[in-house]
Amino acid sequence: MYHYEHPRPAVTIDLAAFMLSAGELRVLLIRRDAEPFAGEWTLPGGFVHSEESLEAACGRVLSAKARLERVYLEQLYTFGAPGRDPRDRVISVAYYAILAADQRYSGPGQWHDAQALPKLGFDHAEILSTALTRLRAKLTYSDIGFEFLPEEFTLGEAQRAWETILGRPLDKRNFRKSLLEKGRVQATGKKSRGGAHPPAMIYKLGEDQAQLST
Amino acid sequence: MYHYEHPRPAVTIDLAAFMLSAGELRVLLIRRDAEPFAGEWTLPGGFVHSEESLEAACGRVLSAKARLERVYLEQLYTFGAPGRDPRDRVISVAYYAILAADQRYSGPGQWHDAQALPKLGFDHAEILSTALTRLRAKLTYSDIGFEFLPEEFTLGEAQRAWETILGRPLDKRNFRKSLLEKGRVQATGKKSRGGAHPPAMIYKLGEDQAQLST
DNA sequence: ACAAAAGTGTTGCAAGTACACCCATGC
DNA sequence: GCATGGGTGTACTTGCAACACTTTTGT
Repeated sequence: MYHYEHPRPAVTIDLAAFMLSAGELRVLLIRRDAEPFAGEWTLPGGFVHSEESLEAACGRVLSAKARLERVYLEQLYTFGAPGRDPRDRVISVAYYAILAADQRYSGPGQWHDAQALPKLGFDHAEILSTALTRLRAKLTYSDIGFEFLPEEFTLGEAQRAWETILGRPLDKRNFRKSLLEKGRVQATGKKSRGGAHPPAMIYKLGEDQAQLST
Repeated sequence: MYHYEHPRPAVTIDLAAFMLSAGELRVLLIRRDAEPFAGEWTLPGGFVHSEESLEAACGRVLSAKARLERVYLEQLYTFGAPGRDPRDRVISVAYYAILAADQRYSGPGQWHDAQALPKLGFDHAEILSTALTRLRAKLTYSDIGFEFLPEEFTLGEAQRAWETILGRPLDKRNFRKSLLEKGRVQATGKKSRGGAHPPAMIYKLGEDQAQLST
């Protein structure tokens, strides 16, 4: 059975990279200039090389021209329906990534508001929808939301991040309670300066949680 | 970029098939007779053919010599670390399956108690551990447990199934309450006969839930 | 008679949700 | 002085967990 040697499907990764910017949840898209789907937008992706891990392929696709640290990466689902790429049998292992807000990305893609997406080629609308659903679900039962924030943040910044991702307002007192209880965040002692409002305590992710974001 | 044509990884599916039998949660394993891992047990698996879907590949692997209906199938995770198969780069899309208790399987594998597993070859212990974790988690927030049962069942049978899967006893009144509220199950009006105990009402999955098991 | 499973309600706790006001700062 | 966000506590509701006895049947 191992020596079955019919044509092999191609294996790619497709990556839904999220970032918060200007009060929007944005996702990185690339405009195709070749058929099929020329002129439409797609998720960045690429072939999985023979000797690299799936995560390494994601990193390669994402940071071809970028200087990135603090990138959260999680496998989403594998899309392998015959015909999803009209040229060849392509099995795509989809991942989603979160770039912290203080990162700088400078690559070929453009960042689009995830709430107002253009038409996407291939089955990438389905991939992105799956990613958004997963992301929003994990926001409530894990610490994944902190991946969007710089290492130090105020509770107001955190609440605005959560609200942007979920697309709905949250109650301030309940939100603060949920972050402060059980040491999910810890105060640094420093205070923010420089808004038309009182200084805010600066927090960082709690020590126990720092490596348990998923 | 599309015309990249280095060697392609092989794509396989690996399948963790579960079934309840004799009060045990059992999983289908195959004893390898060739290196690597000769003599060890592995999950059934096989190559993904060029023009079949991933689910079709699972079905082919599972039912080569079996007559099966009512098979629940769900994608689990994709395992693609270089070196996980020492012979070649193999990317495995792992699925798990649930066979209803009234099915008959007659294939090359053997059913093992999932609580007392032998040593497994490749990374199949990790795959199976992931599958068990997923299965147990979904038991509490979805209707996946009914996939183990025949179409009609008593609440006692259901409770014994849940307890076997979770490996711990459940409170009878709470269990019954959770199934009966919100129409998760509906009474058929029939009653079981033939144990040293009172007849039990026979239920089936509620109509709204019948197609919403995940 | 006895063993075995069917059937049946209430209480306590924890988690989540709703809700309003005063304060410190920058302009 | 006014606009902006920082900071704070309580009450209600809901879901989950603990807990014991009576009844019907088969042997």
